[in-house]
Amino acid sequence: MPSASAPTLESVAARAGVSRATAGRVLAGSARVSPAAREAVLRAASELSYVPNQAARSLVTRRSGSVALVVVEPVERFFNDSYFPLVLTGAQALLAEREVQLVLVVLSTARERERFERYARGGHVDGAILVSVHGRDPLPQHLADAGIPVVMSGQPLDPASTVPYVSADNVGGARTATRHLIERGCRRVVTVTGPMDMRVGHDRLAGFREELRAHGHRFSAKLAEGGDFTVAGGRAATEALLARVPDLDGVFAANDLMAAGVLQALAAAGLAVPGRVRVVGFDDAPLASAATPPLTTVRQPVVEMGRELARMLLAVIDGEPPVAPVVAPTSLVQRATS
Amino acid sequence: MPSASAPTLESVAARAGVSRATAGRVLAGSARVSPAAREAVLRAASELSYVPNQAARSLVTRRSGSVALVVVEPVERFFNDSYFPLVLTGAQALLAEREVQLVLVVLSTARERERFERYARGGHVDGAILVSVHGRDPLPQHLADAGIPVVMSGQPLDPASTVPYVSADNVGGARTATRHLIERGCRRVVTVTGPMDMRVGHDRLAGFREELRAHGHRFSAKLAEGGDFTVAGGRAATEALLARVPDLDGVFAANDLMAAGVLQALAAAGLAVPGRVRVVGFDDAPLASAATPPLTTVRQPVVEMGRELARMLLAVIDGEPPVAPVVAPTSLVQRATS
DNA sequence: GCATCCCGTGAGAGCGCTCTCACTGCCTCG
DNA sequence: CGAGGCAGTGAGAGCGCTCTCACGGGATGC
Repeated sequence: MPSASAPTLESVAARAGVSRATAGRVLAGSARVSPAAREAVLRAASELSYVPNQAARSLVTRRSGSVALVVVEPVERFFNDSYFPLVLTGAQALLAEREVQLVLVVLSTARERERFERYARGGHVDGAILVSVHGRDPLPQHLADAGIPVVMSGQPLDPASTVPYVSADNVGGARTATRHLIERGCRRVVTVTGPMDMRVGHDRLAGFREELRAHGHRFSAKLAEGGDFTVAGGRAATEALLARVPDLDGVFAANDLMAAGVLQALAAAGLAVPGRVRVVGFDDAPLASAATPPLTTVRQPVVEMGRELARMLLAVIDGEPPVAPVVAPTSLVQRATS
Repeated sequence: MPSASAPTLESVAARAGVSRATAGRVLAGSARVSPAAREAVLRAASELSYVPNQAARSLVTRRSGSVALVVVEPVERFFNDSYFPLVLTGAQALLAEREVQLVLVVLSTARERERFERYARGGHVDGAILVSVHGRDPLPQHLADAGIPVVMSGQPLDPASTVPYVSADNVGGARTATRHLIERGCRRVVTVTGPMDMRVGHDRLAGFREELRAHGHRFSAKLAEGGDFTVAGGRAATEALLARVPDLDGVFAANDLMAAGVLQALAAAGLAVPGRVRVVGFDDAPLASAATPPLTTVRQPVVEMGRELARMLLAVIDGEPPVAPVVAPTSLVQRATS
């Protein structure tokens, strides 16, 4: 409850001895106003510690001045995945420059999703950055169809999607990782793939296959085993691969968590890393440098991607029509496993 | 950009063949409306997939229907402290029940703080839950003075603060921990304290002293060494304590991170836990059960405290005047270090 | 010296909603 | 059978802001 009713533009104008219109001009920073009037208004505003009423403002401008960063994940995952803090940092940085308030929304339940849709459609935010969209989740397209500016991280699986996105160069990164293994002398390179209901899973496998072919190695299904982006999944996949390809000497894991599982399985099998088998992961998660031995991995510029997502969203909000997807370059971080 | 202009109450009313007032009544769920009119309005609204314009609504109701959960921390700390996900979960749960949208705001820089104040004062949110307020940070009182309903977690250090808060029973919890050590046979019990610029540091030390006295042990300054709630701080403090009190056989660490440091230092000194020295922490962080050996600790009901914070904030927003602070009970979780 | 320009300003409409007030018509009651 | 009541409805004001439009007056141009 405001102690008294909050000061309005009207009261500022009255105190400054000008009309509401003039006061508005000054506060909007725009247009031609006499220095005298400007100063009077500014003083009045600060004396009353005036803050414009957002509701009134957005009623006419149809802008709220804030955007949502939406994470569709259980709360625990949100806090345990190293990806989110980095995206948040990047997006926050750019939005702060543009004087846009970022609000974070974690959607764990169907009910929360629904509420958020009403929230967004009601004009509470001018747009949304969706991170961690799974499979063919219709949420992004749904919001976009409702006229809400939306961008997302990661290429959508649905080819019909028109939502602009920012993605790491997963194919290129996987090629780099694979090439690195081959160049380090590996002759029997295998891969632990990500989930195939995500685009990222497909792309990292595709890069692996392409690079193999480029070096005259032949790809066959037995060289790839599906993981689920978890440590346990990586371990299980490695065990399966070892059974099928006992002489494997290089492993490309489609993310670092699985790479950690790979290292565990190799250690359990008594295979030295990098002496007997070389391993490369993907993501450059904090865990990568903390692993034993420290993991060679492919870094994606997540902070920059967060910035780019924010920039992109503002472009969509400003109605710049053809917002092209962005593919961010990856780079190899060489540590001890290769 | 909305594809077409969004449907308004006016257009719903027109389609339903009633006046705006009647349409409003139906959608507000209130008052006496004929079944026929009600049904017509409902159908029109759903056909147009009408969502009320929040700006217009809050302009008149002076309510936004959302509240902020504000974390004054660097982004990394926000993601690395196990406290936040739990508070968030609790608050989110209660707010969802009351149909209030929660927005999360992370304030890392002075600039972001300032922006948030304008954001809140502009009426974007109806109130704020502040977690992780440090020392005598004036932010809570500042917001409260500006007429923004505010509640906070943790008792403020400033005795003049009028901001309602939810705190764990830190004194009681510390007493429980200390009593437990004494009852397990410890004769020389020491404590690693939290930072003294936080109320929680004071209180956990106070509980330690009280319980010591209650058992006829005398407290002296050499039995307490200041830590900073970090693992490294806990280790350093333990080394200092060991130098001063070589025959110590019980350590109460004011949080689990420091307790982990205590365990490290004791291991380094070759002192068996719990054989030679018993250790109790505070918080029941995930790390506590993962430590070697698993840590006995004092649990605070953080999820419930999050709920309570949300409930409290809604009470303040609804203008229920005397909102009393809440002190949540703690409980001992016995594991292997005692 | 008179028409033209434009700078600084104020009046006023209107964004979409909520809420009060007044009106109509039907039902109830004396 | 007339007065009162009340359910259902509509008209309209107004929340605080932005933005267009029009207007007075001083400077400029030929």
